[in-house]
Amino acid sequence: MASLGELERSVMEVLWSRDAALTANELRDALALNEAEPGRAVATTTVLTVLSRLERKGFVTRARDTRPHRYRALLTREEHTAELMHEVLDRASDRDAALARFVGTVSAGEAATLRRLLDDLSRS
Amino acid sequence: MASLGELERSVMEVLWSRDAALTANELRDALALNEAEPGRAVATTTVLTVLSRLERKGFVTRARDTRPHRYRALLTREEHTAELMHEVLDRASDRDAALARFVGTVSAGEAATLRRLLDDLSRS
DNA sequence: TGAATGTTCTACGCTTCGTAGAAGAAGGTT
DNA sequence: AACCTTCTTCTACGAAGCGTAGAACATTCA
Repeated sequence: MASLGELERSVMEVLWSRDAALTANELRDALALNEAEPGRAVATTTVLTVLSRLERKGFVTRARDTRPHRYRALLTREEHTAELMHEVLDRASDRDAALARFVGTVSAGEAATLRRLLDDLSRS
Repeated sequence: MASLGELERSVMEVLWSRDAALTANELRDALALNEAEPGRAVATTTVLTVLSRLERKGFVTRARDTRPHRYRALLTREEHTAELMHEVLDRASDRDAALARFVGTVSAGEAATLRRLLDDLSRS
């Protein structure tokens, strides 16, 4: 599981929150707002380096035909989360036991959500 | 989420598979068998270094009273997996949507397992 | 008390990540 | 065409994490 650094994660968060293809400069500006110290922005080249790494890791694609290249996330945040959960589960030797632990520790509300989701699943 | 390196993970796997408190030397021997190149063992000090780091990260405890210190995992592998799944889920902004994605991509058998687990949960 | 065994300290090389300047490429302006 | 502006790639550095293990220190046993 290729994991993400702090800035890499922040970039993905922006790409996920705006569901759009953004340029490096747009990302730099968006990052500057969400920071603990707002206004202090990283350099555009920093964002571009991070984006290259995210591309290599398979988290983003870029449109190379437009001139300021535009980057977008390959998966939605939900897909990404679900995939991570599967990766975690795949590393367990006893998947059912791990699932049992997981289900045993979800909140009541989430248990209800899960029941509803599973009902929908079986009805289709 | 404090993540684990390759050797750190191997050590945890041994501690989880044997559900016991092991010494550094026992771990070294167990690791030597499970390796891609069996027989080539790491040094005991290497194992001890890794165990110290795992202790600092909160994955193992050691009994300091026995002389060859004995190490054991703090959580079972299933508890660990469940905790990781929760951590992943906690990072999602929309937990229900992420759960939906997850449930939508489990196998039929796992869906059945989940249903059974949730039934047991509500019956108690 | 000395030998054997076990633990901690120190350290090095490799990789990842945040960071960004320098250099190169592409396009518009005169 | 020559130039300026904007954008991208290349190169690089420092910090941190990890595998690795020797050197030095501690403990136990004969």
